Amino acid sequence: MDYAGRLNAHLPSALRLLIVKADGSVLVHSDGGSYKPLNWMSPPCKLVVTPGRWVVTGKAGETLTVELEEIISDSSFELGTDPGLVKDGVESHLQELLAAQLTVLGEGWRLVRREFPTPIGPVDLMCRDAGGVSVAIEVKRRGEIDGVEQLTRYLELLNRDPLLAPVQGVFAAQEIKPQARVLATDRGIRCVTLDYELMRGTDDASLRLF
Amino acid sequence: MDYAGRLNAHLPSALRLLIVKADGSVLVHSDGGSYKPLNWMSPPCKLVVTPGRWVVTGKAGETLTVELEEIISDSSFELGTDPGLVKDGVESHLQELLAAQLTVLGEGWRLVRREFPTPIGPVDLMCRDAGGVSVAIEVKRRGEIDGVEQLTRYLELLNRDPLLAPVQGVFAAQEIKPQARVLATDRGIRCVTLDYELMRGTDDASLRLF
DNA sequence: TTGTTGATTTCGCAA
DNA sequence: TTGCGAAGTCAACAA
Repeated sequence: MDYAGRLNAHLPSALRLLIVKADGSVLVHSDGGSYKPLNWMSPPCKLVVTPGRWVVTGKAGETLTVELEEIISDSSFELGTDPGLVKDGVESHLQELLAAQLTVLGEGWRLVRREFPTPIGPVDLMCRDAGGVSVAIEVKRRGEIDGVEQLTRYLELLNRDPLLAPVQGVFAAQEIKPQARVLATDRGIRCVTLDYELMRGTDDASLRLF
Repeated sequence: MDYAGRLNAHLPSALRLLIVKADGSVLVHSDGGSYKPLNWMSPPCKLVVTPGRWVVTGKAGETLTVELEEIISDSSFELGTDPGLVKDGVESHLQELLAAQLTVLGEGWRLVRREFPTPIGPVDLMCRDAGGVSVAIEVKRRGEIDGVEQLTRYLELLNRDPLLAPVQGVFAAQEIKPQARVLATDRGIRCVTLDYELMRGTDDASLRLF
């Protein structure tokens, strides 16, 4: 295997794991080390397969050439698009804290589930308020317009389900941009600013109590 | 999938590629993105498999928990130990090439030594110009502000040594960011852009001569 | 063993 | 789009 790009790298012949992702990117892993491949090509790139040889060309013209001597196993699967991608650690933590402290939103609220699945992605928190009305909550670290749009899409879909409808929306973030707040309010979505430090403190206190 | 360590991260259910390496490390890949997994555990770590659930525990006690809903395919292969990757064209090569071609910086320059030691770390190249003035050179592949700061610290220290002072500074890189260039110039540090291919070519030529 | 630095860094955020 | 800074960074090398 040879890589020619910003630097040149050569990899002698050995038994390895080759992965081709849906976007055409290529990973070459050995049976150890960390998560970093021995060699790779990041998307966007183009893979040209000829008998016994793969040539992957990247956007900047860098190339990864793989000579295939023997194929031990060859499998292919469609994974589809990944729903959550990677959640930001802070956002995830915010979601966790809010799930444990629904009183921040109102007395008597009940958590239905986190990451409530819908065909267009998971709703961060699905709850029912004291009156039993469904509430979908979108949690962000910084609340901007696209977050409101996202919640709007969920709400539109969820409200088609007679078992759930009517579904209210709550847009919760550490910081909510004025434009996002205006848009949300205009759509009947309640905005809640979260105090991360306060919530974490409350969480610690509750842990100490129980 | 849940990760609990320096941060907490949660991944909703989806079809994914799980890899377990010979050292027990675990990688969770989606069908896109770069070579970085969605989630992972670096060695050394321990994998405990129970029906429908993997729990991977790292050295520092961090855990990766995987809930298995469905297994599409399950294969295992021994890859054996891997011969290493050979790289050419990284910063050390730049430093090497520049040390051998000080004429790039000026006529009559002389190399004092590479990796010139100081109490706060080694200066990449220490030289004297045609007039015998000390010059400290910081070599980078990509020249950014922190590189200028680094060189500034060296220069401040070196200029306290009466045997060396005054010490001039040269910031040499394949690519120098505008802000880094401004900062360097403001501090009286000369910026030099290095052409790796050209220097390698010149190097080859000199090799051919001797 | 510990610390520092580079990386085909990658990744997320702000301007 | 570009630039900057952090990363569960990883990995190599010096002290």
